Amino acid sequence: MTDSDKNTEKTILLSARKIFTIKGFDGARMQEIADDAGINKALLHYYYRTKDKLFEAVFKEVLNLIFPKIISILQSPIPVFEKIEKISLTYIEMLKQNPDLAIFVFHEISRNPRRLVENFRNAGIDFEIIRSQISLEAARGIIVPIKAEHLITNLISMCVFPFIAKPVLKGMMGMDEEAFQQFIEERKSVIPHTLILSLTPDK
Amino acid sequence: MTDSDKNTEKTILLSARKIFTIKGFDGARMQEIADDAGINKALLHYYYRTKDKLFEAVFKEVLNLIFPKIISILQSPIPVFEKIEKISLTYIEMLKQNPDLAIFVFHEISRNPRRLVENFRNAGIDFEIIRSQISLEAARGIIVPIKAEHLITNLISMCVFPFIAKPVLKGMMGMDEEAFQQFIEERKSVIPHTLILSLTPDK
DNA sequence: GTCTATAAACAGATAGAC
DNA sequence: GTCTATCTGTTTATAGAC
Repeated sequence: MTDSDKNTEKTILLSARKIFTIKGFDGARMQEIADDAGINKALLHYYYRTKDKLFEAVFKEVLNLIFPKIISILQSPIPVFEKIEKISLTYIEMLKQNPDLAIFVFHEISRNPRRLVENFRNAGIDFEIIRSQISLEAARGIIVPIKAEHLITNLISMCVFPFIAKPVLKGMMGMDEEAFQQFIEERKSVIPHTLILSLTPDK
Repeated sequence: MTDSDKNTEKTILLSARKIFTIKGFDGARMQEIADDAGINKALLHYYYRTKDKLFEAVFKEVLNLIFPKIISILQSPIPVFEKIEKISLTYIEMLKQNPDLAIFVFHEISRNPRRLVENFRNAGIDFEIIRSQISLEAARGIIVPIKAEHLITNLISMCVFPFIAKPVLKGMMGMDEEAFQQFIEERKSVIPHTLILSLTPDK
């Protein structure tokens, strides 16, 4: 495989990711991806055979950008409050860099849930670790009792949803693009603040 | 317009909504909608001219199912804590009845943000009302100070996101369908509980 | 108002030259 | 490895009979 091959292949994948994440699988056109990559449509098929296989390549890449990081933080041996802060920070920053990823991933998964299992073997998160940590800290009076499922869902919801609902939020709250970016930046501290307040026992 | 006309038109809209919400605009096929409605494909065009216009009819209907209710609660003259409880309850219940609506609406809006403005004139929520209520209650020491934008975003995020991420959450937390329904039911009280804890001043 | 048949445009995929 | 040209199946939309 020559250098040029590698570059073309990489260029295609980059353009494919761009188009797929914006338009979705059904809305994306091979022609548009080729145009964006500055090459011919036939080359896409030369490198990736079918639209499906090209999509799978993109999707696998995206899944591995989104999930492993958060899973590793969730399972790391640090206090719950620190996990909340760390996840808010890294997740929001990642989505700031890739604002279209969230809606894309969840749309495609809901269109075909099998994609999740087929493209993401490392889904092997041991949620029991989180459960026991949270009940342990609750037993010690460090945090208020709460089901791990709800706490984690609350956390991820508040981080991810604003990117999914961006146009609605902007419209509803009268924000321009700059105000929205500022709003997102604020959430890095607002989310931990909110959750930690809700978890702190009365003194 | 005869009774039969009205019924056919309504049947088409019902099937269109079903197919569009599951597959999205790009993934939906006029043939599939016709099959679901038990009629011929040509009839779709007789009643709605184009796929686009049929979609607009569906989308307008869905937007008016999703937004007006929450907006009216947001603007109603009740205390913040009551608003939080009422919105959690009604929104989660509505999404339980229509679990595919959330991902559908946000996907289509993000594909084409113009759809939001064009199909939803009543978007005229006066967010200033919420802002002033929240700063008023904060000034009176009823709640802890927080920007209205963040509080409302937190609330809606926690209500809506679980439906968008359903397959991921089920996989991650090892829930079957029944457990997930139970989980959703619990959120009707978990969300208000979480937010109210975070908003209650120290005593 | 409802159907069958078909037009017209499109999109994914391949053949074959260079 | 990259291109042009083309095939094949699909999909929206319309024509026209009943």
